[in-house]
Amino acid sequence: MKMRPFKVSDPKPQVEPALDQGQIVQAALGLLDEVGFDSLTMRSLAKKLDIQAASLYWHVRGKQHLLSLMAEEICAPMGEPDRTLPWRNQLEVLANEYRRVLLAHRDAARVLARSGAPSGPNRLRLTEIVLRTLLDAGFGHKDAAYAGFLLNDYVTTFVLEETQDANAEAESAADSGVQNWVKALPPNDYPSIVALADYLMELDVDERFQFGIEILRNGLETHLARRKA
Amino acid sequence: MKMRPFKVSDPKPQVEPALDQGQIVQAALGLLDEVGFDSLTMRSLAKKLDIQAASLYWHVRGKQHLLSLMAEEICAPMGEPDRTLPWRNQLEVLANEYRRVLLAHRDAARVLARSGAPSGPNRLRLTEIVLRTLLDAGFGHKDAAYAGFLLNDYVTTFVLEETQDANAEAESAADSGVQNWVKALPPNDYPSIVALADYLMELDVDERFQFGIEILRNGLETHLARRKA
DNA sequence: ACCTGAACACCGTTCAAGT
DNA sequence: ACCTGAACACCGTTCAAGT
Repeated sequence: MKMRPFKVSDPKPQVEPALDQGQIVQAALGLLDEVGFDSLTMRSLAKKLDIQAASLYWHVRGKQHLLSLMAEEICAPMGEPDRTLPWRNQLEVLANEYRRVLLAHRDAARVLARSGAPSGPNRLRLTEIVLRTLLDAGFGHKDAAYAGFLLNDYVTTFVLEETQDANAEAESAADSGVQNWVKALPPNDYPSIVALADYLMELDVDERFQFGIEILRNGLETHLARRKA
Repeated sequence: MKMRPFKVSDPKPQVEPALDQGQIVQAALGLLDEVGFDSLTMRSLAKKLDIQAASLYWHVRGKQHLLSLMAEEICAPMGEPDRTLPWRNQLEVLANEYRRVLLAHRDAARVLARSGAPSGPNRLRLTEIVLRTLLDAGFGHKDAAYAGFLLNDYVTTFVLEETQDANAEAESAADSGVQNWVKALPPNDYPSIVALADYLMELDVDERFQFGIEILRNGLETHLARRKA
């Protein structure tokens, strides 16, 4: 609870502002980790800062704007892959790094999903790297753009789903989750679902993530090969 | 839409209920198309039905439940692909059909995204068909399950993004959308983004959808070929 | 059995007013 | 320039009470 520093010798003895935008965003990320996306409200954030909710609107245009600032901060720790690696490996590293970054804060994927198109430097740098990697690999402009969407959407959706499942499991007391429920389906109507029940709830999320990456990587590879031929 | 049958000779001639669950869901879908997801509230739905908001809770457990009923109804028109087709084509038909169904109602993808795991017959049948197609194609149980997730997530995310972009464009007066803004970025920092600006806003959504499908199809194909070998 | 009135506990946002 | 008080226009949900 920061006291506002009062300098006696200050020539312009103004009180310096209690909070700036950066502090608000930091507090919002802290609150996000504590209470989750649904409980992150302007009012709860204000309370955490010992301030009135209306005061936030001096520093931030609105909740939408706050979310996009949070998205920027979330993406700050993104590291770049080694450019000397083959492009397939660069994409793999990139995807895993992005997922790691999204898992670093609770519900971060939901923040990203509602924060609009990237406009800040961190998120722009992230998309720049993806697109550059694809261009370097030899994709044409259109294909590189489309593939960029594809990769970005894959990771964000995956983490979104992965964390929402975790939330759902946490609130429903059922330990084994979907499994028993799926297995109770009429096997005559849904033979494939019942047969695959073991793999339809998330046993090994990491494995499933790598599977998707591999499919995308393979698909892009053959697409590239055909274009070049 | 089960009407409760009214027999004239009924010994207990009670007034029949003003609404049942089916009517509520139909009204909700109608309202969704009129006002969009954000304006679809329990209260606005009640007003449309000339009823108190509290009355809805007699027929429906809550908004969450209503959304899952809506999701079921949205997926009702899903058609099955011809099983004699090669599996790659079946998947292609399936993906396009699913997208068509999601585009048939305003913000349908958002409804699906917030309606929880499929539990009703329509959505279960949809996933059953996808999984069956993959199993028939020769994928193992685990791979089929993972590929099912991948395909489902691809379509829903694509339509979600596609419709949200359309919403954003509609409310901001900027006609050309992202383009001019992207092109104003410092080219030294983001050379690839600037170079690909033309393809980064949605010119031809259909084309981009087909691109993603092709990548996934190719990727699955080589994955299958390697497993078999 | 089905529906209403009225409330509870919240939201995001605005804006005149204070300092 | 920065922050507060108080309000506006909403939410989803509950529940005693009516018919």
